[in-house]
Amino acid sequence: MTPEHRCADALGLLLLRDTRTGLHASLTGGIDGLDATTYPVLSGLARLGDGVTTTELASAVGLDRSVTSRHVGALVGHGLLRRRPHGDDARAVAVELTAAGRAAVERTRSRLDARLADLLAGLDPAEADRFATVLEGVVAGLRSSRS
Amino acid sequence: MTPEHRCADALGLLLLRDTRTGLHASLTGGIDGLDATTYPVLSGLARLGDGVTTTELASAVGLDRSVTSRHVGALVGHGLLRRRPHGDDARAVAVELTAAGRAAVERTRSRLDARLADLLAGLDPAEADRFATVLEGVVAGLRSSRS
DNA sequence: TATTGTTATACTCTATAACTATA
DNA sequence: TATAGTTATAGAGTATAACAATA
Repeated sequence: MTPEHRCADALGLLLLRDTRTGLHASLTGGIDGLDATTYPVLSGLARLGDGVTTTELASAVGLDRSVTSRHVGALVGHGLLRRRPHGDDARAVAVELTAAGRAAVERTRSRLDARLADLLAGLDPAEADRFATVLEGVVAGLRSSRS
Repeated sequence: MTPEHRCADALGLLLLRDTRTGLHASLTGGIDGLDATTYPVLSGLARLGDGVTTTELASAVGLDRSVTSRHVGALVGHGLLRRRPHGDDARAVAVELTAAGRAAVERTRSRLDARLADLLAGLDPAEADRFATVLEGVVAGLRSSRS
């Protein structure tokens, strides 16, 4: 079995519905207002940084603006995000993390980091670093050529 | 940035909705009867081997029996799968790939393999093998502790 | 009584369309 | 006229419930 074929099988399992819903559930469990649908929005905002617009956020998480707007609204309702007027454009909204939102990001992030650190525990630092680099490249490559 | 954190970010991107739908679309494009929802069922059957029951297949792809039954029906309608009476249990159905189904599996598989081979082209064989092994372990680890 | 497969129904999540306000 | 954001509607996909047949 070739390495690429073994990777293909592994990715197939990773992308199965129950794999991702289970992973999302384990990351967001017990955090009020966070679930498998709102988590990517919160996480995306943390990745982009405070002050981005709804449209920018939607593009980053791969959802339509309308859906993103609803998720943002839910997260605002739970006190994890905040909407502010946008300085440059009165039509736009600047979305920001609240303190609670930032804490929620930290909780989910450390949960996932802990899981992965455990799974990478058998590798020495150089190997782990190498793996991360290749994984980043593979993910970027799989994402880039999607039309 | 730690390796586990870099992996966490990469996995986050990989699990975004548009990443997987885009990948599935690129794999199944042009193959009649195959889409992002039926592909995992076909692929799962190829992984398990001919003759498994609907319930077994459902468990392998992480979907409810009812949904799996409908997808199997669609794939049968497109000539990619076949339902046969199960030898041991008259209640059960043995699901099998047709010749066309086998060809469809080969097409999608070789497409994904080619994508990955391209992305792993910079690695020497030992490195690629090592990456595949670690990836398999990470995916298995992320899946095992769900629930 | 429990289980397999299937079908009917309800629910979740997303996209499209329509609307208001601003550029 | 075009774009940002939001809300209303429709569509896609899944789970739950209910059924008939067999164990």
